[in-house]
Amino acid sequence: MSDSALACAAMSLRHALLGLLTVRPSTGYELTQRFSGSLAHAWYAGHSQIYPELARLAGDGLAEVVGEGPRGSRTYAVTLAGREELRHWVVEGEPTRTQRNETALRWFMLELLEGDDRRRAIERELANARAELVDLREAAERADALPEPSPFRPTLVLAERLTEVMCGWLQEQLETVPGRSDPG
Amino acid sequence: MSDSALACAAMSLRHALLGLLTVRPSTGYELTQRFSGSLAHAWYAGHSQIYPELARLAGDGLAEVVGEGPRGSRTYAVTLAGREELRHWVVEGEPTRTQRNETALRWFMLELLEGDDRRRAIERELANARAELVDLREAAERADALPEPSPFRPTLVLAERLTEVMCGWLQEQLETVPGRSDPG
DNA sequence: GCCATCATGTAATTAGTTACATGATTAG
DNA sequence: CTAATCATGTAACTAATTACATGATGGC
Repeated sequence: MSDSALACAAMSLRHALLGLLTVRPSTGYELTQRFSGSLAHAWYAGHSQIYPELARLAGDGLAEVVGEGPRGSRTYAVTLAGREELRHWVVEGEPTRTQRNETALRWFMLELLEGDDRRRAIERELANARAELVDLREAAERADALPEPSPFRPTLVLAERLTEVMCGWLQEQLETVPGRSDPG
Repeated sequence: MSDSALACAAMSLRHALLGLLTVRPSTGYELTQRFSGSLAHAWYAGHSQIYPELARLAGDGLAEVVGEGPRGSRTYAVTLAGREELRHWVVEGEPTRTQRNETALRWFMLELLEGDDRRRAIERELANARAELVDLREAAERADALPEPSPFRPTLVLAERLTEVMCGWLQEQLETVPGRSDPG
């Protein structure tokens, strides 16, 4: 028996990769881009983390190289064992649910500011959140224009709703700051 | 000139600690508990990370020991420099906004499942989210019963609203699974 | 006296970031 | 021919987790 089944720690990067590869076989380069796209709100990883993990995934028999492309690129696909590992993680795996969200942390700290600092900081966060909302809506449009819809389409809806709530909350927070009617 | 001002990387743990100490001076032990409480949705840290960072904070003049208690406990408070550092981080600091949220990742992967697996996984997530909502409401009640309100009270409202939206979304997801009328 | 909790640390490991390094292909 | 992008990797460092380790205090 291999010890791969014993690995019970979080290993979210591993499962994020298995998930992306389940949607469609990809090269490391493509995966890097996909981590910066739809998955960015859930988990981020850069290429220097992705390539070694792909190699480990292949070593553990959870993924395999299914083709080689133009610039020495290798396309990986998830194996049956990989699919089973992912399934097991989603339905059985006990979640650690540890969160690290710098934006949320900032919003906590917003409450410690007063006056002008507070107003400016909230305005900045609100601008960010609104830009985020625009991005999400564009992503949704792009997703709907695609010939075959992404399985992750519903999570875009969720992200949109959450961001709307955040914008509303920030707007309310802004209204609690004593007004400064004439800037400059 | 010291190089402390140059440290421009994220260092969110540092600023989370400065924030908590701004609310009230605390021991490392108390901070550990507070990270598992209100701040858990934004940033988590265990004691083995907190104690060394407190020492570094004191070394950099951003916090200081203001009292010693019964069991060799030391109470830290934020210094003026620490307050300024936190203010700077919130209003000026350019955010990395990297997120790592295992729950969100799981919800992405939910979309890759079908049938019974999918239904069970969504039910589990929904139960978790509802329990979370109950926790948040209890925390809100406790916060309101306090003699002086926590500055972080508004962020509890936000967390509650977000969790409500999540529960609604999971409920919708559950309804997309073809029904299985008789279990067992 | 014993157990729970308070209270603080360090060591070993794993995860994640930043910087370095290289080379192929394609569009202009 | 040259710049952008495709494509992959490694090295050095910092952050975070898990496990180990110790001891004080207070309630029973």
